[in-house]
Amino acid sequence: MSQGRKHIEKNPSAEQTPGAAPGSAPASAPAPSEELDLQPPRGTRDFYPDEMRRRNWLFGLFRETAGRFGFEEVDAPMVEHASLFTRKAGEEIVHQLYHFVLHDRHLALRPEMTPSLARMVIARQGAMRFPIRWFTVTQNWRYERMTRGRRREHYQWNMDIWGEPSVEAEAELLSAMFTVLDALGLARGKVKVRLNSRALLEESLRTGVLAKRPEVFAPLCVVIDKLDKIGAEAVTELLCDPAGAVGLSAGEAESVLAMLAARSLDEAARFAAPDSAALADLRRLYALLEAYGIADQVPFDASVVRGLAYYTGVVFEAFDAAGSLRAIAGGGRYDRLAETLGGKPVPAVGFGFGDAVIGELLEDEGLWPALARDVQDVVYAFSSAEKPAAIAVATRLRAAGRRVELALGTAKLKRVLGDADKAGVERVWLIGEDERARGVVKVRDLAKKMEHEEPLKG
RNA sequence: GUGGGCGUAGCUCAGUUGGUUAGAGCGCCAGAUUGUGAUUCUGGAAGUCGCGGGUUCGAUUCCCGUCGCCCACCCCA
Repeated sequence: MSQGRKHIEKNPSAEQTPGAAPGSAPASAPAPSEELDLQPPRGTRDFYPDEMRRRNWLFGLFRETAGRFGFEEVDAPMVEHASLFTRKAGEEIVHQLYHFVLHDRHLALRPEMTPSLARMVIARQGAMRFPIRWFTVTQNWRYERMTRGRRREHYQWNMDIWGEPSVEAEAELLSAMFTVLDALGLARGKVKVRLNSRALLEESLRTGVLAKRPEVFAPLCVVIDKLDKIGAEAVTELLCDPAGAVGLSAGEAESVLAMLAARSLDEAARFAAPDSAALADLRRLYALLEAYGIADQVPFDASVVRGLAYYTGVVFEAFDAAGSLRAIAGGGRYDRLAETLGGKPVPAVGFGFGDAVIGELLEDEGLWPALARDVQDVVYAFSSAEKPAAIAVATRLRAAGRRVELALGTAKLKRVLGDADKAGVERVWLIGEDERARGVVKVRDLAKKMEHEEPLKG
């Protein structure tokens, strides 16, 4: 939608300041000559009926699939205390937060759902029967530069399992993800999931830097996540920088980078201890994925670590095989998030699946279904004299659960029929002077092109 | 943030080497069809040529700025 900019001059006399409470936000009234920008703010979208039908269809698939896996839907406020997000991520992400101070509270629009879920779990930790399976479909916000498939607001389907330490949780989640991809019509192989475990790295450094400084693990992963973008030399430099957050020895950095090159479990095994728990977990996970029939869709890739600080174990990301888009979905295990936020430890794993990138992919692949208006019946009165009868018919049909459009005003029959045809309407109910006089309504079946009469009924 | 491309009707676009009333297809509206969907035909409405400024007798066209979109890079999931 390449729309030109459209402004209208604000009419000063029509200007209103809707109930701005005293002492509330900086709701300064615009100057009389200030222009009203009719475009949505950059990076945000309007959903017209066509787009809304697609969105509902996609979200319906998310919900349907989540339900089939026994997940329950939850929700949380879109506005949270900013500290919920700034705590773990630090200064950098503050600049990507939609945040503001209101009545001395520092608030933020959620950039992701996981911290809110953690907050909810912690609040009722004692009452929870673990494991719990929760899903959400929420709008998330992040103030950053736009590229294809990435905007400042997007909707994300989240699937999370709390309280299950074994990789059976990961396998179940990956199966749910592929169930959606299959349902979207994305042929096997079109989308793959790269998978790794941060625990492999963690183990290898446990007797090294992490022995004295376990807190460097998250920044280490954040640096490694940049491997594709800045290259091995730059990553090594960052890892070994004595003034940096990590401070590896040259030897440690070298062995870390060597590990990242592994593209199979057997390769990874060469770098892991013989009794590696992380490797055993991965082998178990792949055995489970085999049972789900998706193991071949989930290549192991030791360079995948993901950018979020809180991941601790298995991490994965879905991407289109052509590689033309950014990640479709991503997730991983975050066993220490709950305690980081002040709760008791609860193992957890989950993924987020955004609507933006998958939307682009469906567009590229021509996989969006044709979604017509969902109206079943149209009721039409030829003149105002028949309106009461038409209203009675429409009301009766609606009470019976039908989706009914009542022709309003003086729309021409030809036009109403044409629109009904395009909308996939099943039946049109016609009431004219003749029908009203005889106490009947003419029912036209649009598909069969047949008409019959039914009593108007008292 | 940097570089490049683009912005003309609701949509997809053409066009103007600066010159009277700016075009096409699709869509929309109306009629042919006095109570009935398709096709066809006929007619019609709709544009401050993204916005602002400059140059010029004259700008949609040239120049500058600005906003928006796309691509690449940067940054980041």
